[in-house]
Amino acid sequence: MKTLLDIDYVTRDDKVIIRLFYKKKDGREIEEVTDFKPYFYAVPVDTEKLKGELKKFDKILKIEKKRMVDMKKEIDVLKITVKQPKDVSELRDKIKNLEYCKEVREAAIPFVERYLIDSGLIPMENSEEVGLRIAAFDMEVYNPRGEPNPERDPIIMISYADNLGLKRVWSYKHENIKLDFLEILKDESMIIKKFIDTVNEQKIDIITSYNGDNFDFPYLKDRASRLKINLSLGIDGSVIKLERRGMNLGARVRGRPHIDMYPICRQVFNLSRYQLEDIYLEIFGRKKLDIDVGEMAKVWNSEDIDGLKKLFEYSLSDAVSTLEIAMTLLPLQYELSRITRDLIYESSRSGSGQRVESLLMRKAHEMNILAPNKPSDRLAEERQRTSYTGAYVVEPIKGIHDNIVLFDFRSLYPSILISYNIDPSTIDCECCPEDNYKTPTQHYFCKKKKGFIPRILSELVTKRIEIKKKLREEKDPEKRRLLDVEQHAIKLLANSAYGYYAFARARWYSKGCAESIAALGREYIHKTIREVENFGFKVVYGDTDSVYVIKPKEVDKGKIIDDANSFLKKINEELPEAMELEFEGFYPRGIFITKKRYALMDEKGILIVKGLETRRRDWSNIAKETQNKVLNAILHEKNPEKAAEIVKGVVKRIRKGDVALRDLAINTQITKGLGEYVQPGPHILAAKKAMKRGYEFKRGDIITYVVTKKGVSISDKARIIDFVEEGDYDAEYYINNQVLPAVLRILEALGYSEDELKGFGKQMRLGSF
DNA sequence: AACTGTGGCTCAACGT
DNA sequence: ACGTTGAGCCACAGTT
Repeated sequence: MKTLLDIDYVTRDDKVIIRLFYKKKDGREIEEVTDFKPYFYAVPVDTEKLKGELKKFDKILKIEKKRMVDMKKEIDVLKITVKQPKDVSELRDKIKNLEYCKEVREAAIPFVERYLIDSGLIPMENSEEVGLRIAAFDMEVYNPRGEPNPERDPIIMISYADNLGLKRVWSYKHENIKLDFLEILKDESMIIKKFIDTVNEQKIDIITSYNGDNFDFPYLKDRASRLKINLSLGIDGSVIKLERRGMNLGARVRGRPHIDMYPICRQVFNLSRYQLEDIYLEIFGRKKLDIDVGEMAKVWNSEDIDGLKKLFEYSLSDAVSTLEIAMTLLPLQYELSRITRDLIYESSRSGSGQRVESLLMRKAHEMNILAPNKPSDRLAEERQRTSYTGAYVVEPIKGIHDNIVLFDFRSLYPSILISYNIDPSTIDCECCPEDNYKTPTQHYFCKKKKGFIPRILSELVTKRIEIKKKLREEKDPEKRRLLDVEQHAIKLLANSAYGYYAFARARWYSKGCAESIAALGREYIHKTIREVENFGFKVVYGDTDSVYVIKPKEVDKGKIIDDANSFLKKINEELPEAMELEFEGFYPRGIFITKKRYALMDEKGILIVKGLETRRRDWSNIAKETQNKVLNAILHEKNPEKAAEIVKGVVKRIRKGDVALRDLAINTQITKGLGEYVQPGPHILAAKKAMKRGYEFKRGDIITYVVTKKGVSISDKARIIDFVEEGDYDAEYYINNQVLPAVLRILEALGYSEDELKGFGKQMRLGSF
């Protein structure tokens, strides 16, 4: 039993050799494949004439005529096999321009991926059984003036933790400090070497980090080269490689995949900030050890024994936390890697679009389907410019409602995609102009031939149903966990299929398919609304695939739920087989503010808040907490007076000046280059001010700022939290632009007359509380 | 000349 | 992916 961790290829004596890096129970194995050659396809205008034209290329090893499926039809193609991967990129452009060549296909697939597609190998298969050795590491860097610079600032410690139980911090200089995990070595070079040696000695299979792609590894590599050390972490002794991946970097370790937990966490969680501490709190519900990183250089230079001990402990806790996070999140990553058959290095850095595409590429190969080419940049931009009508949102009935029932469609979009056979190869087919699947758009879909993507999706859905059945019968908690991860991974992929059709860089992009699915979705939600109202319910809100209903004048919960079930029975009989409306929940009380903004109280008294400030990272804690308290007072007790009291108290506290900075901080993401803004908001100006003090920001960073007393406009007053002293905040801003708008919106929806509210608002604004 | 209200615009973040 | 809300900036018109 073995698991495939990585693949690469090398060239020896002009021969291409693919290397498969396996982990076995008792160690590692590198298998070499010598008989696989790169190839691509040419679509001929005239097969024989193109063959003739191809004779002049001596790099071509073999030309074979093949019949393959290209969207709606079968065509003849020439499979052109060459010697070296680089010959593909060299020849494809020349061949593309030949007179008798219409186009080249599958000519831009990296060689390793080509091999993965053709071999059908499954990366990470049996990963649980073989027992992978996983290590996490983290570095602390000397940072006397904020942002460290590898040109001058050394690494002062490296922390390490693995799932065999080894925990270490390697550092230097402070020989008098004694801690059981701490090893004081001679200098920076020695700690880097020790790290490399330990990874090798412990026979580590997977290295994890938190932001290792863009910080730890690039910094380490830079320092190592200055110190003339080879960063030979690869299983074959090779040096780590930094690859460009769009805007970011990827740190690749040969045969021993490096998995960066940071991008995974950004994908898996929805948080205000994504520092290690935030993720740790989110997963484990407890705080990890934290220090003020700004003080680190000072402590490092001191002889403060307690301060130094705390620093080493902090460093270790970073590695230990990263390991714990990895142990929690990696099983899903392994499973995604197995389903899409991408290497874990790739898969763990992929978005949902890329994952769907990987799966499709492999299935297309199995089914003799010729993959469409990726769009050019120009075409992708063109696709991005054109949009289509999406989902339908019902205008809510503003205010409080009691005894609310929620219905929603189980996997609406995947069900539609399957039921209506929605695929680029079945759209507006010529074979069934009359009897076809009709949609509210101008498009219809073939009834005779099952489409490629609907087929794959129904396989996935069937497999998920089987897994869920097994899960119900399984008792062993370990096996249950694996089955659950498996069904979860399939769900993620199935739910990405609709988005994939609208993804501008997709090979199987189809706006017609995407808009047909959306239009059918609208039709079904309209049908549901119509019928549920005929049944005596009243719709208070709905969005895409869900409807919230009440039964006017009915107070008996049992009766309401019985009616809801009778309605479901009726409508589900009318729906296509793959589609089902479900009973999703019962809520004793809820308040609806506007579309996409509402709050519900469930039967346990727990609030579910959607879209309101409470849920947004670009609002301060003080505003969010106050809004939350107001919602509680209103939904639990229907007591607006109590709500007003709460607000009064908060306003007073803000005025007094003793609200802590962390409750005033606002988090806003930078979504483009700092110079590209037409209208820079407070977060941009705060970032620009911080840059003058040596901070660096890039696209995607989340800025945490506070509106201080100094300045004229809000932007002017906004400053990065690190530079703000406790107490230095603009009380009027936090009252009038944060707390009051957030709570007044709730009170307004309660049906206070406009005048009443204005008075109420004004009173608050004037500070009469 | 300084203020106020409004609408257009940009930007961010959410829901599904 | 689209649908939707809302903050903040800015220019402009109409006041004060």
